[in-house]
Amino acid sequence: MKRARTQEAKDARVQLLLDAALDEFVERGFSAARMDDIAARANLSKGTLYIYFDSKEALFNGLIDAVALPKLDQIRQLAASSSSFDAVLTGFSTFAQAAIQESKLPRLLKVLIGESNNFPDTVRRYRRDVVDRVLAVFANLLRDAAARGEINVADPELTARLVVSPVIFSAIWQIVFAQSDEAEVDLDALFNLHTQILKKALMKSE
Amino acid sequence: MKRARTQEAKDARVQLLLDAALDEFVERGFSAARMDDIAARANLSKGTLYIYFDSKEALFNGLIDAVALPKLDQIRQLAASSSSFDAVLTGFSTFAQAAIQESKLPRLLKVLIGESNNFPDTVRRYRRDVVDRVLAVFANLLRDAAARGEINVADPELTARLVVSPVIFSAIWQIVFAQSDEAEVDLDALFNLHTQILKKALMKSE
DNA sequence: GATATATGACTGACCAGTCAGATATATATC
DNA sequence: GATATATATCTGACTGGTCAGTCATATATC
Repeated sequence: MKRARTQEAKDARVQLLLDAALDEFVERGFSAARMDDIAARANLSKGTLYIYFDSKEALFNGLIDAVALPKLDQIRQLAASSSSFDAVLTGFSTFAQAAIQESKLPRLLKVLIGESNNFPDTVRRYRRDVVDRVLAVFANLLRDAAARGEINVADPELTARLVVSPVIFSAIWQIVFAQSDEAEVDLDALFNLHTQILKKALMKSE
Repeated sequence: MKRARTQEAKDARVQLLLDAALDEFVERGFSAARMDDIAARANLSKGTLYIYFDSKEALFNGLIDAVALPKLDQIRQLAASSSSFDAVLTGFSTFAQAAIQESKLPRLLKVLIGESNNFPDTVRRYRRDVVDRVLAVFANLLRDAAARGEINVADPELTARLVVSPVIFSAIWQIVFAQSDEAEVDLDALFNLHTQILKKALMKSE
């Protein structure tokens, strides 16, 4: 194997190994995934894998940082760039669809769910650093829209959960059922209907 | 250990072992769960466990039949016994809350998600026998209510998914985040808000 | 004492993590 | 630009531990 001598090349190795690890974790589950297989999938040996990551658990934590945290930024940008509640919902719909199709996030979610009891600290950190913040962004959007008089929202926090629910449901559906299966869902139609229902229920001007 | 000589006593053993297996699968994940621990949790030895279940996988399949299928019946009864759309939503709300609190179903869901790639046949069967049917029940309820002129529903199948989404979201939240944590959610308030939004968006007489 | 049931030591396979040696590449020297 | 040297990087056989599944033996119950 060619050697990674520059920092750039090393970063590329890390990325390669993370991708391979996600694939194997999703395919076999965290415990059942073999370090040999992860290394082989990245065209490296197990020894090399251990140069870049101290343990299997380190790989798992690395994945969360590499996959989930960037999404948080995207959501914040979305929130900042949108003006009206209507615009936010539309932006949200396309963003959610893209995130699910791209599939890295749903796949990581799957592994996280499966291993949640084995890594309580990681899970707590993930909730605080990613999930809670995403929910907070939506809650604030709802609050702002309510302050502008666009919509009626009694409880922004709970409403934010309801807004996000179909995305989580679809993400899980995609990973668990829609794999090489006839169980495809029309995500575009689903999210359109969802935003339509939300608008009808929340917006003041019918 | 006392011997199980009657059929009844044997059924009790099976139930005991299934409960123990679910606990261990949830706690450690399917691959990492040890047959020794499952047996010990049921106050039996590993050898005895193998009298009742041929393999670890058999335990997993047994769990799905024992936990998920009964819920399907409950949902059908709920559907049959309710008259108006309004009544259905209320019944659904309490039922969903109970199912999540009781926690067997969410816990099984967690294991199923984590192992979905390892047991594609089981997952497909589960989807067809349980999930698709639950969605069908709701889709039919929506269709019926629309036929009675109570609500407007363009696409009952997709709408059914949206109705169910917060339940799945909450089930996963409960299992992944709300374990001995400060991340409690007020399920009652959440489902009330959900049904309220649905009513406002779908029902004809405002 | 006959029989169905329960036990747990044992086996064979598997795998995370280690480390001594192998090799690619940069640099120095001619 | 050829050759030698240094070293950072890579490798995979090995170790120690784990665990699913088996089965000869033990024992509860009739």
